[in-house]
Amino acid sequence: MAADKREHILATAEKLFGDNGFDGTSVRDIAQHANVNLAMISYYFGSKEKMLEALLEHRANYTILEALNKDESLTPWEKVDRVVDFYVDKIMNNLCIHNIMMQGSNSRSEVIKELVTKIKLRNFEQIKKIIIDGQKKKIFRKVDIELTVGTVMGTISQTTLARNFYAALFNIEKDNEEAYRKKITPKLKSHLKQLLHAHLDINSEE
Amino acid sequence: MAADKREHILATAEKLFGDNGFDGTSVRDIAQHANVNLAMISYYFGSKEKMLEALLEHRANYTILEALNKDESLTPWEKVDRVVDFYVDKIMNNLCIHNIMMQGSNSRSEVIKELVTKIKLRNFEQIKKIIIDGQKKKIFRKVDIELTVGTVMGTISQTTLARNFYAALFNIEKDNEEAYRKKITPKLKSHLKQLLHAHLDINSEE
Amino acid sequence: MAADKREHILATAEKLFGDNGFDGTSVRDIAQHANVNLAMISYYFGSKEKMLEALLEHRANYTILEALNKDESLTPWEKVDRVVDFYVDKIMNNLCIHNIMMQGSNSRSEVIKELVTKIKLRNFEQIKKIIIDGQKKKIFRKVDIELTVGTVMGTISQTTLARNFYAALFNIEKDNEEAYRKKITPKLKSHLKQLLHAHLDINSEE
Amino acid sequence: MAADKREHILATAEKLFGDNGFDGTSVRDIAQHANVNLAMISYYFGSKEKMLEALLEHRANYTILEALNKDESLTPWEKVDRVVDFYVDKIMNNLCIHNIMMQGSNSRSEVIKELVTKIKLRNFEQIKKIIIDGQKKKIFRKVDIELTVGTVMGTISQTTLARNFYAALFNIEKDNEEAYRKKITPKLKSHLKQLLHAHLDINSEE
DNA sequence: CATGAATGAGGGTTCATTCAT
DNA sequence: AATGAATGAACCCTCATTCAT
Repeated sequence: MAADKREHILATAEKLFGDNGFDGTSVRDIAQHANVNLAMISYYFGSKEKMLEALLEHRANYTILEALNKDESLTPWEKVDRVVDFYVDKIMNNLCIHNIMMQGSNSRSEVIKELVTKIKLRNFEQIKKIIIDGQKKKIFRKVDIELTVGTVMGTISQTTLARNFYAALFNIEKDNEEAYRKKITPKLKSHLKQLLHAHLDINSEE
Repeated sequence: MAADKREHILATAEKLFGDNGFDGTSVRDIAQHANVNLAMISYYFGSKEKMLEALLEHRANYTILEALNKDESLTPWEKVDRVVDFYVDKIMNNLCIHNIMMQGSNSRSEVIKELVTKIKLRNFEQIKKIIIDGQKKKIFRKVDIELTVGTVMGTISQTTLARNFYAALFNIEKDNEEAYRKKITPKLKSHLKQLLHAHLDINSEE
Repeated sequence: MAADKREHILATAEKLFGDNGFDGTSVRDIAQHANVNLAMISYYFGSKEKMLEALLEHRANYTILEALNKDESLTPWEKVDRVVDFYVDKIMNNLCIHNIMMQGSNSRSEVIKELVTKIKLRNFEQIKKIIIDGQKKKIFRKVDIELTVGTVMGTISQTTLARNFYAALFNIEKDNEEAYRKKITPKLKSHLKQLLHAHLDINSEE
Repeated sequence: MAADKREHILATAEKLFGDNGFDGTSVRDIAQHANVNLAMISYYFGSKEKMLEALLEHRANYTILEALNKDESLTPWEKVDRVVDFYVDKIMNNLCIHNIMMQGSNSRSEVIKELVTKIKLRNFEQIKKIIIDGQKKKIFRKVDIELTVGTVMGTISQTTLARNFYAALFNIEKDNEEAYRKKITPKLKSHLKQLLHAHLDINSEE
C-alpha cells in the first residue's frame, strides 16, 4: 500500500538522519536503504526537506503528556515520575528522532527550526503545568522551571548525543543499541527521579 | 604570518561549523568567509575532516579543570561551584565549538567520534574526582556520578542546542547572541548550583 | 466528451508550447494547466512528441488559401491583399502555433521538422501561384518568388518572435496580448501591402 | 589558456544552442562536444543561463553598424546596400547565434528576454538613423520604419529559421551548411536590395 | 476510461580535492 | 607559499513514460 511505503521511507529516513545527520544523509542513501526508487522521495514528499518536516510532525505526537496532565488522581510527585519514565522510554526507544530534533535546531532551514521549536514548546508547556501545580500545592519549591525542564531533557539528550562516550564509560560494546538501552534506561530513570526529588522537594534544605 | 592565517581559518571554520554543521558547511564557504584561497584549506590541513580534528584539539585545551582539582585549599562545594562557573562561561562564550562537539558524536568519521569521546572522557575524569573527593569527605552523598556529570553537561547543552527554543521562551530576539548570553548565563549558573547542592548534599533527605 | 478533452489538452499544450517552447514545457505542466491526469497525455497521444505532431496537423488547416486561389473573380492585386489580411489575422490571432512552427524547424525530431516543412511548402505553393498568375498577366514584375514569400512570412514572424522588442518600440505594456494585437495588426497589414505593391508592381521603376 | 577554453566552450554552446535550442541542449552535451569537464561550465560561467547571457553579449558586438552610420561619404542608398550586405553576411556566417536570439525572445528567463530586446533595440536604432537620414534628404519616402526594419530582419531570419524549408525549395541537400550559405547569400542580398529600393524610393509610384 | 504509483534516465549544480605553475 | 584551473563524484530533483488497478 502507498501509505505503508511512505511510512517505510520515513522510518528509513529517521534512522539515517539520526545516525548521520540531515546533511550527512543523501536521498540516494534513503532510497537505497528503503529499497525504493530514488524518485519516490520527491514523489511522496516533494523534497528532502519536506520529508524532514513530515518526519518531525509524524513523530512529535506526544499526546500522552496531555493525558497525563488531565489525570487528577495522580499527585505531582507521581506525575513527575511518570514524565521521567515516559520521556526516558520515549527517547531511548527512539534515539533517532531525538537526535534529529537536536540537530534540527541547527538546521539552515527556518521552517525546520521553527517546527522543532514549536514541538519543544508544546512539550514544555505540559511539564511546566505539572511543576506549577506542585508548587501551588506547596509540595514543590520555587525553581527555575525553564531550566529544570532543560535539565531533564538535557540529561536524557546526553545519553543519546554522547552515546559513544557513555558506552565507553559503561563498557558497552559500540553499535550494540539494545545493550546500551538496557543498561542506560533504568540508571537514567532512577537518577532523574532522585535528582528531581532533591531539586523540587519543598522540605529539602537549600 | 602563516600561523595567523591558520588560526584565522580555524576561527572561521569554528563559527560556520557551529552554525551550519560540518556537512552543512562547504570548504568554499570557509575559504570565502576567511578571505582565503580555496586550495589553502587542503594545503594547510590536508582535508576538511583533518581541519575539524585540528579544530577540536585546538579548542579542547581544558587544563584549567586539572588545576582546579589540584587546589587543595578549596572545599568540594567550592569546587563544584567553580566547575559550574567554568563550564557555563566556557560554553556560553564558545557556543560554536560546543555545538560542534555535540554534532561530532554523530559524525560518520570514526576518528572524529573517538576524538570527541576522548575529550569528553578527559573532562569527565576531572569532575568525577571532585565528586568522589566530596563523598570521601562525607559531604556528598552517593549518586550516579556519570549521569550527574551528564546532567551538568546536558543542561548547559540544552541552552546552546535548543537556543531558539530558549530564546523564544525568554523573549530574546533571535540571532542576538550577546543578549542571549547575558540573559542565560546567570540563570544557568544559579540553577545548576542549586540543583547540584540539593542533589549532592548528604544532609538532604531522600 | 473524449474529443472535447483531447481538444482541451491540445489547446493547453499550444499555449504552453508557444510561450515556453517544446522543451521548456513539461507534460506535467500541460496536465496541470489542463486539469487533466498526467497519464492521460500519453494515453491520448502516445507521447509528448506525438502530441506536438497532432497539434501541428490540427492547426495547419489552411484550406482557405486554396479557395482564394480558385476564385477567378479576383485580380492578382486583390489576391495579394487578401493573402496579407489572411496571414496577418491568422498569425496575430494564433501567436502560439506560429511560434511553435518557427521553433519546430529547430526540433531534434526529424518527424517534426518534416511536418513543419511540409506545411510550409503547401502554403508556399498557394502564394507562389498567385504571384506567377500576376506575372503571366503582366501585372507583376519578375521577382524572387521564394524570398518574396519569405519576406511576407518573415515580416509577420518578426512581430511575434520579437514581440518583446516591438512592444518596447511601440510602448505597449508587456504581457498585454490584446493591446499588442490591436496596435500591430493594422500597421502590419498596411506596411506589407505597401511593400508588396512597390515590390511587385511592374510599373515601378527599378 | 583559460580565455581560449572559455571561448571554445562558448563556441560549442553556440552551435548546440543554435541547433537544438537552449532547453534542448544539456550542459553535459556542451561539455562533451567541447571536450571539457562538466563542472567547468559552472566554473567559468556560474550556470547554464549565465553562459547564454555571456554568449549573447559576446556575439552582439555589432559596432560596425555604428561606424557605417558615421561615414558621411556614403549616400543613403549606399548605406542601405551595405546594411543589407552586412546583415546577410553576418547572419549567414553566424546562423547559430541568430537562431538563439530568435529563440531567446521566448526564453522563460526575463534576464535573457531583456538582453535580447536590448541588443535588438541597439541595432534597430542604427538602421533607423539611415532611413530617417534618407527621408530628410528627400531620397526615401515615408514608410513604417519599425516594420521596414522588421522586414529586413524577418526576411533574413526566415532563411535561417526555416532553413529546412528553403533547402527543400532550392534542392540543397540537408545538413550541408556550406552549400546552403553559398546558394542563399547572393539571392538574399539581391532580393533585399531590390525590395528596399522599390519600397523606399521616393520616385516609386504607390 | 481513468488514475495514483512507480520507474530509470537524465537534468543542472556543487562538492572536496588536486594539479601545474 | 600560494593560487587559478581543473576534475570526477555526488548532490537533489524532474523528466517522459509505463503499469496495475
